[in-house]
Amino acid sequence: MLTQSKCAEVIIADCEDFEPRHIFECGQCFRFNASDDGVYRGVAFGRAVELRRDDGGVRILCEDGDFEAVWKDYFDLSRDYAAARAELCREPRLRDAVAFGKGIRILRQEPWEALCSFIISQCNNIPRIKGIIESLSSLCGEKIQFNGATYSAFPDASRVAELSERELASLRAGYRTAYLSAAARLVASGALDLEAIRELPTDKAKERLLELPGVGEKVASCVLLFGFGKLDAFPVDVWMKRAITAFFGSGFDYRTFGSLAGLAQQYMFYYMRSGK
DNA sequence: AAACAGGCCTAAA
DNA sequence: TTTAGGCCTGTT
Repeated sequence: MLTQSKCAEVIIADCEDFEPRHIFECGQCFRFNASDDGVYRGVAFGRAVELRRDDGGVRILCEDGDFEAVWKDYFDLSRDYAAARAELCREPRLRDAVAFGKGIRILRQEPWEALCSFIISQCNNIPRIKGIIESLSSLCGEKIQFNGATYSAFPDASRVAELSERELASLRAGYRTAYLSAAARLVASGALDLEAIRELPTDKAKERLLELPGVGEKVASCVLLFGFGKLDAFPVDVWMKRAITAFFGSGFDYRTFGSLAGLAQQYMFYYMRSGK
């Protein structure tokens, strides 16, 4: 009944700048989790993947063909993170954070999923954010079988737009539900064209996102950075306010980091969250 | 029990 | 332009 498709395994041998734990625990995404044996499993673009570390590097297990089609871009493998770190470390006050987070990569997530995820994230904690996103996915996302496990893809806007009041209420997302529903209807109707926003310069793209109910500066910046790969975006939440004060004091301007500002932000955020 | 959690919105100065 | 309070819900 179930057709067994071929798996492919790609090994990242030079993994100084590819550390699954940092990539998935640094707060940029919500749908990857580690099992007891340290293997990370997750879904993106309707595809499942497993990542495990061993002596030889990081092994990426996926469907045959998906590495080239999906994961190579998703993991931002064409960017030189060693060079990016070196550039950011020209600022001495950033060096500890960059050293701590070495191995982070900014995932190129789907804009629609990023939009929903960060709408849900507002005034919420990570376990609950993950729970709500998982509920939504299992409620109406496509089921995926991969290597003996079942996953649910993140649902399209049209699927979310079709959910009833009762189904939406089951997510337990509180006041964020109305924002989610409004975004789904706007995207499903075509009134909001996310792929068109991708083509805009960062400031214009942000203006469009800010028109959405429940999307302010912080959520919009997260969507720009994690959903559109615009690394000049710089999300500032309560943790980043603390980090900016701790590392730089007053007079800080993220634009000094130019086209790597978003990456600098992620190193700072992750370091601050770690409590060091 | 009350405060808080990876904001945003509205009303009021 | 900045500030205060309210908002769903779950956890401590």
